[in-house]
Amino acid sequence: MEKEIEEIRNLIQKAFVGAGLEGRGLKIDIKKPVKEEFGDFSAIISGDKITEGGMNFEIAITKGKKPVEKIANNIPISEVFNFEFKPPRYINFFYNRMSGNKKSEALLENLKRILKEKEKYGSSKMGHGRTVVIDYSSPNIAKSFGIGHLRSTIIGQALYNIYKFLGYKVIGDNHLGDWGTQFGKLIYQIKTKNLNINKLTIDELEKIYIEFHQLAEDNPELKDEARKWFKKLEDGDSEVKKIWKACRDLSLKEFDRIYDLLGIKIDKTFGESFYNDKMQEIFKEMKGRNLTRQSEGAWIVEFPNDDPPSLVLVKSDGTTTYFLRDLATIKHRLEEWKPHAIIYEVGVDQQLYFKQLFYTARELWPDKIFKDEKSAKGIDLRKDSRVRLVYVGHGLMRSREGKFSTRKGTTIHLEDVLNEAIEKAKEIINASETSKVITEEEKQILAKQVGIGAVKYNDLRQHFRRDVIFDWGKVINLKGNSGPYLQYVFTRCNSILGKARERLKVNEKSKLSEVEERILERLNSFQKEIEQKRFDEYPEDKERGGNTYAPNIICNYLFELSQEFNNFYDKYPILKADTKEQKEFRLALTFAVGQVIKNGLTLLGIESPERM
RNA sequence: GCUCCCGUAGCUUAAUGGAUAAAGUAUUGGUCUUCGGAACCAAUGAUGGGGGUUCGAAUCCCUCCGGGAGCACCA
Repeated sequence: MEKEIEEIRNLIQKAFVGAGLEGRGLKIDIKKPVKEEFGDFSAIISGDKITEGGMNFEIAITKGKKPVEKIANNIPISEVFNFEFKPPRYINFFYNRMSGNKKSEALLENLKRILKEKEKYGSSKMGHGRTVVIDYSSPNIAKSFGIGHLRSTIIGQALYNIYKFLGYKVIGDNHLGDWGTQFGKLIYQIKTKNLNINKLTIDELEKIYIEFHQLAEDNPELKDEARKWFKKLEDGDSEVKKIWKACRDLSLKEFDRIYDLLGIKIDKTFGESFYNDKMQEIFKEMKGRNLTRQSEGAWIVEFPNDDPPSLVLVKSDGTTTYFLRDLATIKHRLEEWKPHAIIYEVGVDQQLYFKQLFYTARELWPDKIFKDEKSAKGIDLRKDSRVRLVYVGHGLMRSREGKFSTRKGTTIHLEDVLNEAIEKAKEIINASETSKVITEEEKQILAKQVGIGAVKYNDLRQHFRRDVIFDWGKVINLKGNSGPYLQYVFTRCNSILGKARERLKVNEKSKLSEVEERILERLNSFQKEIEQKRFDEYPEDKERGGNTYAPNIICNYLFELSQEFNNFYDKYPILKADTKEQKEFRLALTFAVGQVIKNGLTLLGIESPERM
């Protein structure tokens, strides 16, 4: 593909010379056209405004002088391509008859590659082993795992899988919210209610947490009480610490159950509390560099022109904030892993905060952290040792009424959603033929794979930046553009291959039908789809390079591939193909489609059941 | 009040500044003595309003309207 584009570029460059247009700063843009009738490759010629002497390219076009035609007329004869001038500025390239075979040869070559590389097909070395830390999931403890944390968890996990596939060394860090004034609130409640910490449940913790906020509405002084208890915790009061630890242990047990349901395992779970003894050092550094000053008793950080607005670093009672803890976290990650980038997969509601955090970190360690994307122009980031801080703010999961809030008790428990999805999957399985040949246990596993897959896919297929309005009917969608649709195609491929006796073989002389060719082409672009704009080899020169951290590209790709295969499946017999060659080829194609779907689903963190 | 994000078909979404805006769902009609019907084919239907930049705008800029989020001792 790259070769062909280079070839076409060369042809056009030569034509520039022939047409006397060389050195005019004309731009050649070569891409796959939107429609087949426009050829295999398509070049758009556009020109800068050059007024001195001779012809201004753009004006010439509008005046109907057809400079592109002149260029087209000067394109040298090529062994590989025919071309066609398409007014006013397109030149479309077609593989000529001889190289038409060349094209299918290349596609068949790639098919062989899939057969050979299998689960490695599509992976690359683009990361060169550089380290990327991904901060994701990060729920707050002492609350149930809410629907609001679903997005961070599965988008984060998908990014984790993708970067690993691309040859990066990836470290996932679950930055638990397990420290802070919120514990003061809980401890206050536990103390005044005299609850037995050994018999607490998550539901109870959540209940008293909500209750605290209700009480505090009428009695604001309760917040001071909470802060006092948190201060005791930070000062190392052993009894308070015991309560805190009980809450934390209880939460982790609860979370493990959810992560198990989701099939997710995050490398590290340091959590905020881990940095408790590392904060004074950062505070000192901040003071030493004059980045913080005292205001109304608290230590704050201010920003130029008050944009973003200032932020509290250390509270007036001497306790720390998440701000200081996050700075400590950055330092720890830098020292521990020397990463190329730290990616924060967190909701957009924290956008302003991350602006403040990143700005401060850059001021504090200017030689260790990359300043910003704009200053990165022209720098080869692969050779730059400074770390890049990246904030991937995803849109919020909310109800029609607004944001879900634990404090107000309006959240939906993720576990309920997952169980509901599994139930629904089970209903469909029970109604199917498959249910007659599998055990009850297999049914349960399958229902889990399908139900959870549906929930994950439903979230991942949407662009991360958009808000998602929670709807019971939609999160557990099992039809159309859905997780189960893709899983279904995989099982179908699997089933056909199971019935075939032939060995997989790619026959060079196979004559390809249109659908087959389309499928082969799509299979061929799998790696490109994954790599496409996928990271930061070079900084974006546009302000919003929105697709860089978007797994939905992969969802689209897999869905389109599946549709094409279903279409093919419906039209052409595979096991009962006319000739042996045809059968062999179609079986190989079936295998390849199944394999690529499986590879893609794996990247998304979705399982591919053998049958369903 | 200030700042940021989002507005595409009834609903949910897609589209590196490039050709006739692409799907799912819903609705309507069709496909099965055939490898798995959680399927396939077809019809209907859309860029919030107004300016601007550009040869060319869903995409970039301005403005208005609508929705969401954030703005000092929560995280």
